[in-house]
Amino acid sequence: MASPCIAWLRRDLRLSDNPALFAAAASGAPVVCLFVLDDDDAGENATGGASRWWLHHSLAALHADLKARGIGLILKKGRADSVLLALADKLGAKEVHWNRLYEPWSIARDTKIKSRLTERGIAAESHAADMLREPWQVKTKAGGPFSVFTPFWRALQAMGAPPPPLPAPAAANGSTEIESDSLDDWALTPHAPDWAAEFPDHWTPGEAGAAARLEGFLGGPANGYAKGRDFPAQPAVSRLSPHLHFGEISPRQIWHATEMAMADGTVSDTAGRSFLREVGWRDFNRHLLYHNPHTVDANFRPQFDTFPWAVDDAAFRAWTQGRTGYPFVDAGMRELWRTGIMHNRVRMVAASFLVKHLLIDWRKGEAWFRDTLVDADLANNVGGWQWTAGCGADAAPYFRIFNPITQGEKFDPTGAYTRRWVPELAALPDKYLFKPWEAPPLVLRQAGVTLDETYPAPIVDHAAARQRALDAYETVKQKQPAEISKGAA
DNA sequence: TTTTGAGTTGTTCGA
DNA sequence: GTCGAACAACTCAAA
Repeated sequence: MASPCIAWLRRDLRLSDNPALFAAAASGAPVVCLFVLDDDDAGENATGGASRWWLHHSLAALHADLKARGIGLILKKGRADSVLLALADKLGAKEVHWNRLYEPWSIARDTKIKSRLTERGIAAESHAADMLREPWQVKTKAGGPFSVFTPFWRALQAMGAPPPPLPAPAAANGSTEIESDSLDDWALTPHAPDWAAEFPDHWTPGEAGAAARLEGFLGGPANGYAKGRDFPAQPAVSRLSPHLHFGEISPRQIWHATEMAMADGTVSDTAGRSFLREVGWRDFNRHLLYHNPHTVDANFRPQFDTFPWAVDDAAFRAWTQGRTGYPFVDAGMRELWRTGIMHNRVRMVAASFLVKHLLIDWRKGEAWFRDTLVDADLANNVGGWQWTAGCGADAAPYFRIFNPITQGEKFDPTGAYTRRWVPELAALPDKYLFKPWEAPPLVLRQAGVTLDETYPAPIVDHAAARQRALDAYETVKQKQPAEISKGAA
């Protein structure tokens, strides 16, 4: 075939609004899509277990969608630079397109690859596809990056609507079958045990699944989003996050579809705005990480570098297994394990519990989430954990320690969510559902609950843990000024 | 340059 | 039960 054009797909597993694919198709040359399993490049940041399950199914869907348009998809394992160069050599490709990613390791890799391709006379072009606006486009009046969300979001909105989505490319002109790894050989899905057994009940990875999810959301639950999003038992949230992470849908598509639903009255202005604001947080977290790349694993606020984190493997294990004895926290952790996601409200409570009640380093929680969430996303995950721990940009104040009992009572008032994921407590009356240790023996017996046998007793006492956390945070509070004066003296 | 207003998501205590 | 205040300062962003 004639010299083809390579579209290197990474986390943009979609045909529509895909600038790299669109540009490759527009070149007039035959288009070949390439996906490289990048474990070798990503190192510490390699795709986590639950995300691999998603990736498998997303690639399968993408392969079928491309095939229907006569576009081939090549799967390769290895380092992206050598795979790309070898393929370009083999095919005689003169042009490579991809959509930008913003994790520090990804930027480093892509920059290197771009120069290696260019050296060889191959045109390499990167495109904007993963954000509403590029990280360097949203600027303060002084020209710098933001570190507070609200002014960031105001500035982004003031720039007007992001570019409208591109259509999917037309059918390609005869790309041939080219040797590819077999997706099944990558063994991205778990066996023995198959902890993802229930995932298909909850998810349909792929561009079509993403579009259906958005349409279903905007056509119904979106209108109750502003209030309903805090109640994990309500189907009030979009659940688009894993689709967004893998780029099966773009934030621009979401923006424009939401604006359209607001314009035709399907979705109220309040509801639509509050939903887009959350999409804005995704851009903000990328913006933060792009401008502060070291915060992947370093505290955004350096005075936390001396924070007295506890080492408590038993407590950490109990947290991961949903056996802390706090039913609302445990419900969230078990929802995570069974479905690959946790409702946002419960994420905050469960994360706060790890960091503040157990005093365990946010990085341990971040790593666990990264491995178990189907929507694991470095920027969002790090941003969220640092916010919770209080060491982040624009972080939660140190004295905000979520009460795992009252949060349950407030946001799961009927107990439907907690009973679903902690069924051994299902027969407990509402009054004791979130604090079974306070239930009279008779009530426990009637509900079939024996503490420390059928369900754990709380691993820490709330009031004592809260005080311990406040004391620990006290140690980093005044640090900064003291250090400065010490340094000056 | 200095000043001013503001900042995702909460809890507890005491009147 | 309900309500307001305290929790603590700090830093950002813009005027």
